[in-house]
Amino acid sequence: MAELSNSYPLFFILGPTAVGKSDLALNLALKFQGAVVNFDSLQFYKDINIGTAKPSCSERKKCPHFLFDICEVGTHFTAGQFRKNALTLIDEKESEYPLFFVGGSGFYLQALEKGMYSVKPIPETISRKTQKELEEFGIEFLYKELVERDPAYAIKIGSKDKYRIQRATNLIRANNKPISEIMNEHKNQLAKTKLNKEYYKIGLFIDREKLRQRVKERTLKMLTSGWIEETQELLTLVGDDWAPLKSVGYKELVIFLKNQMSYDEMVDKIITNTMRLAKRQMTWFKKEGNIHWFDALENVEKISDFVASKIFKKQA
RNA sequence: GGCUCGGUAGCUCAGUCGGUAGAGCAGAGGACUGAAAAUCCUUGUGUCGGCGGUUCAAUUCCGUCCCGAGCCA
Repeated sequence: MAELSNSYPLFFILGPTAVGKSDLALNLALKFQGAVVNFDSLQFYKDINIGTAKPSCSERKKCPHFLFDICEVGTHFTAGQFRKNALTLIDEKESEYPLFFVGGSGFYLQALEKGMYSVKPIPETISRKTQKELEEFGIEFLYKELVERDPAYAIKIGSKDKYRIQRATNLIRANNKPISEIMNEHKNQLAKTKLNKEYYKIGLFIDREKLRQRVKERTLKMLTSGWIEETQELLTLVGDDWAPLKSVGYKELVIFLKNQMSYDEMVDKIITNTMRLAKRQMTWFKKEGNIHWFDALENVEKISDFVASKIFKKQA
């Protein structure tokens, strides 16, 4: 697994939202004099802090933190870009100190672990055409073409998955081959793109009712800590079309701020949707085999012993 | 106290001209390759408020009681 004998292993701390990943990462980084690296899809962006539970400035001063606040408000960041940034960072820092990656998105982790198929960027003429067709003729129109050009993938994603149908249409039009073929080619080259480092995935799990309680408390706390004002500022600055403002919490706050939902209803919706997010995150992680799971309520000692054993083994 | 309208899934309600019932939401499970905190898929048995009566058969009709809302005293 390892290539450079003088580098530290990498650690990935994952689990559902509100389970305590950030705290754990900070603790471990301090204890092992390492650094915290973000792989949360929203914490890459500046000025979207409270609702994303981003570590505070004072927390971030305690040890090196990377890949936080690297994107401007209104821009778009992707899993592919994350992969590039993360690989560069690993090369630069892995021999200096252990890196503790933290995040809840399996998709971003997968991008780094397995790589992504390489395709040409979608020309704007194509993406604009697809967008226009979607608006004019509806999703059925795009799906019909997808069924013709890549029936296997069309069946797999179904006729209502707007997001994937649009993406697949763009990909197929730009590369002039089925997305299934692109995926298969990538699968065959997995050995070349997979993360060729020593790394360990640490998963935090928690009883669902206990998580619900945490989510509830955290949501109310965020709301009294300036979350509403933060959302209003972002909304004024970039409008409601920015992807991060469509994420859990911000989405509901935007509706509330437009006076289309009561405060109480908004709070309920945020809690519900946060729990659903947590569920989706767990569904993803459950299917991954090589995660070392720990009870989130257990003493951190157990996890830090695990980390120590890996770092110590490495240096011995 | 009288009258009226309600009481059906965790919640909001639909329905059965008498043959033991179904939507939305919630909940649960799943998928996932450049917006992923996104985008989708699957999943509905509950003394049909209690007790009696009529009936081959009552959640449905009748009586009565309990609970809630409204109106009148």
